Amino acid sequence: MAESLEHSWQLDPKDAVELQRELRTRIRLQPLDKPIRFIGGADISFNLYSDVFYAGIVVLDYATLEVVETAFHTETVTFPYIPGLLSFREIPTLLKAWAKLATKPDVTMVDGHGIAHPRRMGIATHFGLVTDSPTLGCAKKVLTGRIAPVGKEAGSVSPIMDKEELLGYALRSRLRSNPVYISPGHLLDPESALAIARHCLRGYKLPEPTRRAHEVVNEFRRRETAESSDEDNPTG
DNA sequence: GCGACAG
DNA sequence: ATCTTGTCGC
Repeated sequence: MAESLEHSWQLDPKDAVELQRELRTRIRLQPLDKPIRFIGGADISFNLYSDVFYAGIVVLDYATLEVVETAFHTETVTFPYIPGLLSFREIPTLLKAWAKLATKPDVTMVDGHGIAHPRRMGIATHFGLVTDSPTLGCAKKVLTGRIAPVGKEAGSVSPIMDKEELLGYALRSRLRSNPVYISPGHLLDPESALAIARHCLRGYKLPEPTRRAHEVVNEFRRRETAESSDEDNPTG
């Protein structure tokens, strides 16, 4: 029986890396054990130079890709942005939004990488481990791995490889857009992650879960930012 | 030693 | 990650 992993998020970068090496042994890459009815999209937004984070999670009906639920949370973060340690900066806030969801999605797409990470512990993987739920990562830039050029046609893919290990796929999600990088997070395998990402394409560069999460969390941040501004500068 | 480096 | 309108190209 799988267990959800509990651990501190207040770590020094060195300890965070050590924890990643331990958590790595818990990753399970496998097909889903049940059909997908709901898919989640998770994203973080913040004002430039600010450490006030806004987390948003959307739940979409997998068949129609319509948003059926949203949850948000905002708080101040302290962990710095360090490539390879993104999860320690963003996951705590995401978890508090996750806790507010009435419907936990069957699989969640996280903005960033899954196992396409130097220690296989990208934010999507880490999020899947701590929530004990299937996840995949959708990133806009490469972090690690070798990738042969992706075909120009929409739908073209090229594997993300580290030596002989398949980490995920670069996917040309639409014509004339740079590829997105899809990798399994936890409780999913590379092929399933790719199939899910493709299912979620609707003519935009980003798959719907990530695209909609980014959209609603930005609306949330701008709304909240405007409110606190009003309190300091009442207009009427 | 040098270059790369998710959000 | 975020700020931003128009503009060039397919």
